Amino acid sequence: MDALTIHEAAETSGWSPRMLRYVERTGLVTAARSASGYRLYGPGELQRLRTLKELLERFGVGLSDIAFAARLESDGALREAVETWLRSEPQRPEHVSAADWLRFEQDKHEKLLAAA
Amino acid sequence: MDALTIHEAAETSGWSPRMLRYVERTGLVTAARSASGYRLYGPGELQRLRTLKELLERFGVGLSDIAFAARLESDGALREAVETWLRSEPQRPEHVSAADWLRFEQDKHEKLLAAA
DNA sequence: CAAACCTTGACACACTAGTGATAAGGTTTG
DNA sequence: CAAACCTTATCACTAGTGTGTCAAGGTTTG
Repeated sequence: MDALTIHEAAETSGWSPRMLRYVERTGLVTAARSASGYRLYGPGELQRLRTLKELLERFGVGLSDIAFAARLESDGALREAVETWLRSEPQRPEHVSAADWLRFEQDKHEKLLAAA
Repeated sequence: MDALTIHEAAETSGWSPRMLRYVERTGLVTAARSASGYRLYGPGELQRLRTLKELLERFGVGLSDIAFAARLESDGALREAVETWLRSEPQRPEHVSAADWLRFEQDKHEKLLAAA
């Protein structure tokens, strides 16, 4: 059987019917439609639904995060801008050497003393 | 003047002091601290704050989205899993050829007719 | 030392994400 | 044809994001 209805798909994928409709609205897994408008889930959709669920649970991320990742993949300008911003990011604690940090602090002390 | 206080940084970056503290909690832009705990913003932080604000406004994304992108960059397993999931994604309208779609629909019709 | 800063914490509010339940109405099927 | 599906739309509720304001208390500075 290739095309399951939403309840059948829900049972075999671990999502609720309600959530399958919600997932569809996020654009992450879209079901085909029968002539009368019923959602039809094929093996591909079922597979993606299962792996999507596992992905969310394993990393504790949300549907909106994955939707954003999808947007990053399809919107080159956005991906470009985000990556550029992230690369100009030397202030994260792990990336600052103790020596640099100390020098920064000392510079500030000098300035504060000089200003007083 | 290299190190600005939070109010000064707010005025020159376009964020409110409240939001600068919030941005810091997201981990995206962290200020250095004076000996007594005051936040000190250097030119680098100011630059990143300005470009971050422009990034958010230009693309209509949220701080949490950029925070997620940062997590993608630093967590290889997560990036791997997300990319793998996105690649197994042939059902997005743009990625499905008209011929494939038609065949899928026809298959379903055959099945529906056969079942009737 | 008092005014003008800074800090964290908390109350408050609007909006989005995520999720269930339920209603009104069409479809499929034994 | 009636039971068991399906559809969209709506109400409701929790949690998280984004943002302002205010309180209690430490710091800096004219």
